[in-house]
Amino acid sequence: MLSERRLEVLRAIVQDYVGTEEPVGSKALTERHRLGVSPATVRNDMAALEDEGFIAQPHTSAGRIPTDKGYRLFVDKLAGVKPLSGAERRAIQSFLDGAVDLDDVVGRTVRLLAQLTRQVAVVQYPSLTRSTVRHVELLALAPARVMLVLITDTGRVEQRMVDCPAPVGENTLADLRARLNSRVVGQRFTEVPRLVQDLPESFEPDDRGTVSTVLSTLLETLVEETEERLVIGGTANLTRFGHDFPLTIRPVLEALEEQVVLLKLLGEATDSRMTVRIGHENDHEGLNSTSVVAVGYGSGGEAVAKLGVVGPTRMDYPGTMGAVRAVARYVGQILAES
Amino acid sequence: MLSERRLEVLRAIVQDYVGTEEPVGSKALTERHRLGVSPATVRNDMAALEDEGFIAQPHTSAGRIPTDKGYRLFVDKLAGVKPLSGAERRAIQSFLDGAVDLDDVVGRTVRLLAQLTRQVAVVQYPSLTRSTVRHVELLALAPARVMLVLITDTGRVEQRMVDCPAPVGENTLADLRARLNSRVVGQRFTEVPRLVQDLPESFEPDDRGTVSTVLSTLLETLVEETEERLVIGGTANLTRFGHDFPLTIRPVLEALEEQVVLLKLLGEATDSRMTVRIGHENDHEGLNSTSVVAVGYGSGGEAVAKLGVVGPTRMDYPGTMGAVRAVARYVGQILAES
DNA sequence: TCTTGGCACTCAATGGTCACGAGTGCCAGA
DNA sequence: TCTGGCACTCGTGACCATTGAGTGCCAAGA
Repeated sequence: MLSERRLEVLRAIVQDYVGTEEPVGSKALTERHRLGVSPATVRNDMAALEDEGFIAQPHTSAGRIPTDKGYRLFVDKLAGVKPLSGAERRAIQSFLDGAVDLDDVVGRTVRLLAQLTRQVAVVQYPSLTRSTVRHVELLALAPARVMLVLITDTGRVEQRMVDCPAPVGENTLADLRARLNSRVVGQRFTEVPRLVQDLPESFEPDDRGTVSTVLSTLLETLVEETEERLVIGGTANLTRFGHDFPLTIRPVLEALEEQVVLLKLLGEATDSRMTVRIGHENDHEGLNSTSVVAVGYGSGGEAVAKLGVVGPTRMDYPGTMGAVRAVARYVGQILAES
Repeated sequence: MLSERRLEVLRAIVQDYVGTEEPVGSKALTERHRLGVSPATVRNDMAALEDEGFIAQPHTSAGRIPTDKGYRLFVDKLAGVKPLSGAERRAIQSFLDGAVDLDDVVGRTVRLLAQLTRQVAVVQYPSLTRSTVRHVELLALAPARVMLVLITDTGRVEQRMVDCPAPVGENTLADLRARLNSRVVGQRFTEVPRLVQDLPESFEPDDRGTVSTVLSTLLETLVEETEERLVIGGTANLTRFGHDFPLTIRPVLEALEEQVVLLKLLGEATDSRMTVRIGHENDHEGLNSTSVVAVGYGSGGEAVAKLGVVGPTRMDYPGTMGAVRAVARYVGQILAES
C-alpha cells in the first residue's frame, strides 16, 4: 500500500503535469508544493510510484508523467468534483434558457459544454426507447401515401413516408389516428409494439393492409431510431492536444465521426453516476490517449440520454467533471420544463 | 497575354504540385510532361508566370508553387469538370437510395461527399423560405399549451411550443387547423405571412388572442429558421492538409463550427452555377489557405439549398468539382422522389 | 527505518559547422 | 526564340560539442 505522502506526490505530479504539459521533476515538485521533504525523498517516492505503474518517464533523463493507471487513482481517490463558480452557473442558465426547441437545446448544450471545458463535447438526443409518446400524427399526402409523424415527450419529432397498398380514405385515416393515439399516448415507446398488436383486426378487411403497413412503419421507426442521434462540437479544441498531434488528432477525428463509437464512448453513464474512461480504458484504439467524462441527463429522475466531453488524458479532471455534471443538471431542468 | 505554352506550363505546375505537395522545378516538369522544350525554356516561362503573379517561390532555391491567382486561372481556363467513373456513380446512387428520411438523406450525403472528395463536406438542409408548406399541425398538450408542427415539401419538420393566453377548446383548435391548412398548404413560406394576416378576425373574440399567439409563433419560426441548418463531415480529412498544419487546421475547425461563416461559405452558388472560392477569395481569415467548391441542389428545377466541400487550396479541382456536381444531382433526384 | 545531501551519470535539446544538391538567373550561341 | 552552360543561392540533413535538467545510488544523520 502506498503511504499518504506518496499519494500526495502523485497528486502533485498530476496537477503540475496537467498545468505545464511537461514532465515534472523532483526538484520542481518540492518548489511548487509544500511537501515538507527534500527532492531526494521525493525521488525515492517517485521510484516507488513508478514501480507500481502510476507514473513513467518518457526518457531516462526526464521528469515523470502520470500513466493511465496514475490518472485512474487520481480520479478515484485523490480528486473531488470541482463545483463551478457562481458566475459560471449563471452563464450556463442564461445561455440555455434562450433555447426555442429541442434542436436548439441540444445545439446550445454542445457549444456550452465545449466552451466551458475547452474540449470536445458530445450530446446525445433524448432516446426514443426511454421516452413516452406525446402524439402520433397521420397525414394523407396522396391517395395512397401517408406521412407518419411521431412526437415524444421530450420534444423530439420523427417522420416517415408510408406507401400504402391501396388508397386510404380520410375517414379511415382519422379513425386510425384516433385509435392509435388513444392507445399509445403517454406510454413508453417500448410498450408500443404490444399495444398496437391487435389494431388491424378491428378494422374493415379492406383497410387492414393499410393499417398494417402504417403500423409496421411505426415499429420500424422505433427500432431504427434506437441508434440514437448525437451532436458533437468544439473539435477546434483538439488542436490544443499536444505538440505532436498530427498523429494523435487524426484517429480522434475519425472516431468522432462514427456514431457507433461515440455511443459506446458515452457508455454506461447514468443519471446519478458519472463515468470517467481514461486512455486505454477506451476500447477504440484511436482514443487511447483521450479520456471521456460522461453522465446521463433526464427530464425527471431518470436519464433519457447522455452527454460528455472527450479530451486528452492530460486533462483537468475535477474541473471537467464539475462542468459536465452542472450542464447535465441544467439541461435536465430545461427539458422538464418544456 | 500569356502564350499557349506558358498556360500549359502553369497547368503542369498545378497538376504536379497537387499530386506531390512539393514545389516543382523546371527539370522535373520537363521530365513528367511532354512540353517539347528544354528546362531552360521552362525557366523563362516560369519567370514570366511569376512576374504575372500566377506562381511563387517559397524560397530562392526552391521550385514554384501556384498562387491563388494561379489556381483561379487554372480553374477558369485550364481545367474542366472531371466526370465521375461509372463505378463511382453507381456507388453514389446505391448509397443515397437507402435513406429513410430527410435527416438520413442529409447525413448520408455529407458522409458520401467527404469520402468521395477526401475533404470536409458541408450540406445545408433544404431552406424553409424556398420550400412550400405541406402541412401545419396543432396539438393540444395542456389546456393552454399547444404544440405547433410545420412540415415542408422537402420533408423537413419544425416544431414549437405555444403558451396561449387562455385555455383553447378542441373545437377552436380543429377549426384553426383546418382554416390554416386550407390557406397555406402548397404555398411558399414567404407567402405565409400575407395569407394568414386576417385569420384572427374570422374567429370569435374570445379566441382571437389564442389564434394570434399561435400565428405569431408560426411566423417567428419562419424567420428564425431562415438561419439554415447545416451539417458537416469528414473533418478527419483536415489532417491531410499539410505538414505544418497545427497552425492551419485550428482556424479552419473554428470557422467550421460557426453557422454564419459556413453559410457565407456556400455563398451565391446556384443550381446551375458551381462556385469555386480560392484562398484569399474567402472573406474569413481562417480560411485563407482553403478553397470552397459549392453548388445548389434542388428537388425540382430550382435550388432549395446548397452543398459543397472545403479543402486546401492545393486540391484536385476537376475531380472535386465533378464529385460535388454529381452528388448534388443525385440528392436533387432523391428529394424529388420523396 | 526513514530522510537527506552529495555525486556521478544519462540523454534530450540546442546550436554551430559543413557538404550536398535541387533549383535558379543569366548569358552567349544557334 | 530556344538552348546549353555555368555560377550562385539557400534549405536540408549529418555530425558534433555543449549544456543542463533529472535521475539513481550511497553513505551519513535523525
